[in-house]
Amino acid sequence: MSQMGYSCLMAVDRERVLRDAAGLLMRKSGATMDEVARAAGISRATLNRQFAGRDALVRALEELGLAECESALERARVDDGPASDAVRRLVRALEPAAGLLAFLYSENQLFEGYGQNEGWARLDARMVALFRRGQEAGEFRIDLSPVWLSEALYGLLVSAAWAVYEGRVASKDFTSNIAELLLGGAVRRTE
Amino acid sequence: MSQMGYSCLMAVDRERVLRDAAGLLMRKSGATMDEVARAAGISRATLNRQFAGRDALVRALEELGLAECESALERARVDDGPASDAVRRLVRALEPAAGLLAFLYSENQLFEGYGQNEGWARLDARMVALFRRGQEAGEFRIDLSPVWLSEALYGLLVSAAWAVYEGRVASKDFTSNIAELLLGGAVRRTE
DNA sequence: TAGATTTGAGACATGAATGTCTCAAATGGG
DNA sequence: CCCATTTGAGACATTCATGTCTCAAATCTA
Repeated sequence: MSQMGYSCLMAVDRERVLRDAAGLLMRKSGATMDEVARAAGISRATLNRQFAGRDALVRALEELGLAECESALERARVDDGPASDAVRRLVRALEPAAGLLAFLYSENQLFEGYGQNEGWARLDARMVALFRRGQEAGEFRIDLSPVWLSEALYGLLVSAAWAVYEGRVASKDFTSNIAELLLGGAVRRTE
Repeated sequence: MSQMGYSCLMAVDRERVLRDAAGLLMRKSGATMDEVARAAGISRATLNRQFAGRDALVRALEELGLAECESALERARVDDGPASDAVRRLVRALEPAAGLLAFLYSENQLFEGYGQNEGWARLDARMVALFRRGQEAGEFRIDLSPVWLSEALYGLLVSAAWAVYEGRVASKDFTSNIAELLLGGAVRRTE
């Protein structure tokens, strides 16, 4: 029986393993548990000690991704000031989570039918609320629904993460690419 | 020994199987060969007679998707008239292929390292050329690279296909949602 | 109708990934 | 330095998708 001795590294280790796993799964969603373990620098046995099976790992990654998105929403203060600026701050805050999001985006297909995780629904609601606020303030056009705008934001985050990973776009342009396209579109403003 | 009797339905059958497979794999990318067969209304044995293994099926789907995209580029006459209108026509022409594209988009992760299929590179080049033409004609802003614009178009197609499938956005808004967001962005024009 | 071909259902072996277990080595705290 | 805990490497059984094969039924053709 362990004495429940919490050396201060236990939580950190778990977090690091999750991030390494995300880093691999983002670009190879079907990676083996063995590959995940190797990517995290631990053995498969230890990986299975920390996460009871692949499902548990994916669930943990889902929680991590959700937590990061909610943290990003907080840090971006999406309720303050013009909605356009809030979107810009949000995209910037979401950048570190984009890779993980890209993985979860493709993985969620498998979880369909599980009945949407309630956490994502709450997150969605906050994103939708941001775009709705922009519309009601007269900033955003009303012929694009808030739901579509938030879906589009997810899609752009995933494309951009993938494009950066493949070296097709520069990492430094990640935020501006997404925010400028989402807000301003491709057509030149003539005003 | 078969007499190579081509009843005129053979090609059609293969095409229909591919479309049914795409319809399933789009929303469940890890579906079993058995599930694919059932979705196509045939037995697993017959499925394996037409496509020698899962890889062959995915390759065939890739070819189909590529062919549909190239067909869409042709039908949209992307070299004619204003680039904005060309983009609108292109998005409309791509709509039927969006589901298949969504599947291939997530599947291509697995093929990384195979060295990009040359077909997709050619397709990409044509998309990029369209956006470059728009820039050179002064229609599109130059701070968003043509490469990013085409990547963003892929991402929006995937998001939109997924959102329509989940019932979050109306099917009839598919084309306008993508084209209007990609071209005009979320912010209201004040001109 | 008679013959040829294709299909479906199922059995079968194969390979891969998984989860569990054991034991020796490494790590860390007291 | 000693002891408790954790880790890594590997063996092992299990599960599952896959690909192949057979045979009877269905379909098509002449």
